[in-house]
Amino acid sequence: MADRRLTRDFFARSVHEVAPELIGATLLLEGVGGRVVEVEAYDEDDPASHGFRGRTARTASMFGPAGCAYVYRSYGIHWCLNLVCAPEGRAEAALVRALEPTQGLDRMRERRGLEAARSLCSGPGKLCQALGITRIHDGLPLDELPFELLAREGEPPLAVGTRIGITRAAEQPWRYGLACSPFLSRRF
DNA sequence: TATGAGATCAACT
DNA sequence: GTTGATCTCATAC
Repeated sequence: MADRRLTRDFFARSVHEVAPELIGATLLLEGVGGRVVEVEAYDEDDPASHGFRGRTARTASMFGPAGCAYVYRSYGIHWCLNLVCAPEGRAEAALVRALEPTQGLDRMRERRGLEAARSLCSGPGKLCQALGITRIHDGLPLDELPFELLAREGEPPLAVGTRIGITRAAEQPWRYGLACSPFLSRRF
C-alpha cells in the first residue's frame, strides 16, 4: 500500500486550508477508527477557540508543534480530540467531530456499549470514547503510533456549515463535513 | 422531532 | 462561583 500518511508538513498550514482536506482522511488509534466525516476549524483570533486567550497549562499542546493531538476535557465528562495546525507559532486546531467507523468496530462497541455503527462516533465525545482517547494522548504526534492518520483518496463532496455547541463566534462557517454522510453528529 | 435537565471537572474571573 | 468546542435520557407535542 502506498504511504499516504499525513505528516507534520500537512498540518503546518492555516487550519482553514487543512480542515476541509481532512474530510475523508482515515484516523486510527491502535488500529481502531475510521474515516473522518466532520471537523471544525478554530484559530487563534477566534473567541470560541481555546487559543484565543493565550497559552495555559490546559491548552499548551494547542500551541505546540503542528501535527500533534490536543486533547481536553469538556463539560467534565467528555474528551475532545483536536489536530493541531500552525503556520508558524500560532495556535490553530481542527476539532474532529465525527468518524465513519471502518476498523475495530468490536472494540468501539465494547467501550461504548452495544450500539449502531452510525452512532458510535457521531460526536466529539463519542468518538473519543470509542477510540479510547484520553489525556494520555494529549500532545502526541499524529504520524507515530499509536496514531495512524492517512490522507484521503480523491476529493469527497464537501458540506460547509456553522459550528456546533459554542456561544461565541457561532456564526462562522467553519464546520466541514462529508456531504450526506449518515455518520455526522448533525446534518448540515 | 424537539426541548430540557443532569452529569462532573478544570480553567478562568 | 461560573462556564463550557457534550451526551444521554426523559418528557412533550
